[in-house]
Amino acid sequence: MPVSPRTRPAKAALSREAVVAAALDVVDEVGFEAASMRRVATALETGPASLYVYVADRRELMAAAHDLALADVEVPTAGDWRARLELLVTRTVAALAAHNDLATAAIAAVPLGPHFLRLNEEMLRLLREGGVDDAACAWAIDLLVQYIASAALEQAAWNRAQRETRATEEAMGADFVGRLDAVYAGLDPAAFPTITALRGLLTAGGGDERDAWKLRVIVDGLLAQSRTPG
Amino acid sequence: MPVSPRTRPAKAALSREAVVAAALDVVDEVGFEAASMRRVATALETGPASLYVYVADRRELMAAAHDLALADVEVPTAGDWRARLELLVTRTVAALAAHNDLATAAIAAVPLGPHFLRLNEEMLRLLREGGVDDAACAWAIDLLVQYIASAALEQAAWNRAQRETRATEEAMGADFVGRLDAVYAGLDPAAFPTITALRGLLTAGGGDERDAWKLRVIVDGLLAQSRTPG
DNA sequence: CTAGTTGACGAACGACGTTCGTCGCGTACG
DNA sequence: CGTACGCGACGAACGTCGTTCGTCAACTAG
Repeated sequence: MPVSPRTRPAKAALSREAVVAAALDVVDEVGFEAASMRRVATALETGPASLYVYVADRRELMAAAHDLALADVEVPTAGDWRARLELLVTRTVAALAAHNDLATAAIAAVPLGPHFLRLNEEMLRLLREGGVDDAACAWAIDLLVQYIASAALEQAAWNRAQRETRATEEAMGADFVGRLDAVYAGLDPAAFPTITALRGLLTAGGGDERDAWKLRVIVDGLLAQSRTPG
Repeated sequence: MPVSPRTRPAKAALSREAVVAAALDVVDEVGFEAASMRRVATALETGPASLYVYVADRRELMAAAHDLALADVEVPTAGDWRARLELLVTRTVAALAAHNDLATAAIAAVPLGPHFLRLNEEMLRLLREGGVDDAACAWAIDLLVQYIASAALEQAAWNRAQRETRATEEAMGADFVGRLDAVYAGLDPAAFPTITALRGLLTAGGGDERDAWKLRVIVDGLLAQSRTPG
């Protein structure tokens, strides 16, 4: 039977950038875990096997998407070193949290993409400018990277929860913070006196406020520790 | 044909504890990701469906295993509040890192098991004893939990890499830190001057040493930030 | 015009999480 | 003592996953 001889697809120029960009979009829509090779391929109107021409495996693809998400982070130019450092880190976290739980990729594999390294370079430069010991700088960057991933994930969870709450439940007590608070409320005050006492505070404040505070704590700690080496 | 009428298995009393303990063992052997329901079931000489009697899904099982791993962490009794806090956190990290990358479970879901809450309670108690503001305590615990998960994962990665290096490669340059250092070495010094300058330091020191330093930084920061609220 | 290389992709493999329905067993009740 | 019941074990299956292989179309070099 004569199947259309023009099954030739006139298939569009696939490329690594296109694949990685598609992956980023898919993560935005369905989250990191559900962003499968098949879904990314479908978004590109092709099959999963086609992706492997440009990418070794899923980890590499997600690592590339993670790095791409940081492409537009701008390095601050105003203020003293500390203000610039904190702003840079905050921007990095925001850039990641803007793409769902993409920061999960930073936990599965240590991020070493070019954009991430560019930000690392700048952070190290600012730390040195602030008079932090070289040795302390080297270890501090670890702490900052750790903070970035964790804060981005927390913020993403908060965003997602808020979105779902708005969509399905009308200010019910079953939202993200609400569920957490419910666990604390159900605890035996005799066994967990401190948690019970601080219950109201444990879930207080918005994600941004808490993250900013945590970052200040870390920088304060770096300054204190750097001055008393050993 | 007369199949043995004694196909009755005399199947052993399965239980939630047995299932969770088996999961912990499997994670030890093959890691978090590869610890599938099927493998846990096989370890118990049964099928995967049997597990769902005691556990809602894989997340719950892994959360339970995570909590079980912390059952034997002892609360320190000697020293001032700071020494006790740092020792408690270090012990928690060690308990998790002893079970491969089990700490991944703490990232997939906020840990709320009884043992974990017990440790949280004690950490909060110590922070308050140290004179940290109540509000700061509430946010500090977040930071500590974040640190615990990250440090445990890092230590697990380090342990695993060391094990594999010992096993397969005889002090080749291809081990964990070696690969990291290789990336830094391959960078353009003009584009990444600070990373290049600090290259030797970035991968220096053992995991324990670095983790202890990071924890000290956090506690220092808490003290500094707590005294200047807002 | 042909030979060779490259990329797209259908099909398949093995493993995954989870659900369903069945079936055997132990117990409690008549 | 018999019987009905409920619960736990689990074989089988569904849909999805990451990844590999082989094939075939299309472009490039000679």
